[in-house]
Amino acid sequence: MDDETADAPPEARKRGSYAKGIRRRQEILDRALEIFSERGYDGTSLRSIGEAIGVTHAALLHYFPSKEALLIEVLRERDARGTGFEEHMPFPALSHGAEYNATVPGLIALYTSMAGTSADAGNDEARAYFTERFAGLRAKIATALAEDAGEPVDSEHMKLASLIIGASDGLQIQWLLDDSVDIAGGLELLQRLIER
Amino acid sequence: MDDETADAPPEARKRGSYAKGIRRRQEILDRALEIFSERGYDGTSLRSIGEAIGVTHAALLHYFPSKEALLIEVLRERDARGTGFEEHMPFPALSHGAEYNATVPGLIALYTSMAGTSADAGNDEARAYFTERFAGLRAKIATALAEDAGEPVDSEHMKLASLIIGASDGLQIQWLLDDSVDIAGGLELLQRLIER
DNA sequence: GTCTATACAGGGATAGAC
DNA sequence: GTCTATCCCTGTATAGAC
Repeated sequence: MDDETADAPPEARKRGSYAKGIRRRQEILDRALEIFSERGYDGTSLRSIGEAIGVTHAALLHYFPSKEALLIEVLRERDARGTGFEEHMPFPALSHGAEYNATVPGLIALYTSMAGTSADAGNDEARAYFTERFAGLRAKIATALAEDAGEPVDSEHMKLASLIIGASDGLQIQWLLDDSVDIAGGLELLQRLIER
Repeated sequence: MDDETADAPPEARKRGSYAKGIRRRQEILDRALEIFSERGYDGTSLRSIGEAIGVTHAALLHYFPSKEALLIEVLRERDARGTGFEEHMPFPALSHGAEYNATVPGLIALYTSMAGTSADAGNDEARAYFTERFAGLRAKIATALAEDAGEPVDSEHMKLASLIIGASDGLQIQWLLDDSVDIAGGLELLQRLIER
């Protein structure tokens, strides 16, 4: 452990040259997220992403095992920035998340694309991400709903949770195709229906 | 469009060769729909679809201008068979449609995949299909809701309509990843919430 | 008109040089 | 650690056989 390399950020103290790779990987992730935010998720080939970042597509695959893995990491990065999307859990939080996301349609397009194809065979990274994401969200929302009502979690709360998540995702798809669709309004309406 | 031969019943044209083409096209569509129903929507290359049908991939492109166009036609075919999915319009019809669809997960996977990517640039066929589909469904459902309540259609009915459609689509995605998610149950729950 | 054969540009992925 | 070169597969376009 040579603690003389002083240029590394605090958390990158594990192994000398490994930390640099971690930092570079994060840079790539940040740039990729920017690109999707600005330019949208269109003809995203690894080569075009690489070009926009300033590396070859092979370099990207040095840090990420596949294109799919890179894209899922971008979604994870989005999650991490999403104004605590999953934090203040009384379910209406989803509409805050939706509002934030609506500022970056490119990221929504990336999300719905990956979600829609996540169940297809071969998309293992995406499948794992969305399976786990949905299961986690359902559990959190169902728990919050049950606590709100002072009841133990039952199947009705789970149904409600999947309904809320589904409505959020489905509305995003419609909004991408027709921005007169009101995502936040729809979710608030659902919230009002539930709070009775 | 050069229409030298005057108007005549499409069937009775020379040697019926045109009619045969139509029929062949329909055969291909039927086979494709079967394949997606049975084997799911996995590594669907035009070549593998063609192989399963018994033709080369080039033959498919003789009847359909692109792969995307073929897949969308399959979805249209599904619509046409969907137990009158959009007919008995009091919105709960969606849960009947969902129940039917649930018997063929491959077709749902095709649907969610195409829907999720329909807003991406370049997917013109899919974009047109889903834009029109969603707009049509919203209008129908909103009208039915308004009539049910004896009111004129307003923005609240439209919000409700997009919410119902979104819930249906979003629940399908979750169900593909985890079949413990109850699509019909979720939609019925939403229906109960609305009918008050 | 219907189809096969074939060519092509572009994609993701991999191997190995530096 | 990053690039070049390469591989195989994809969708698409064209030529021409029947």
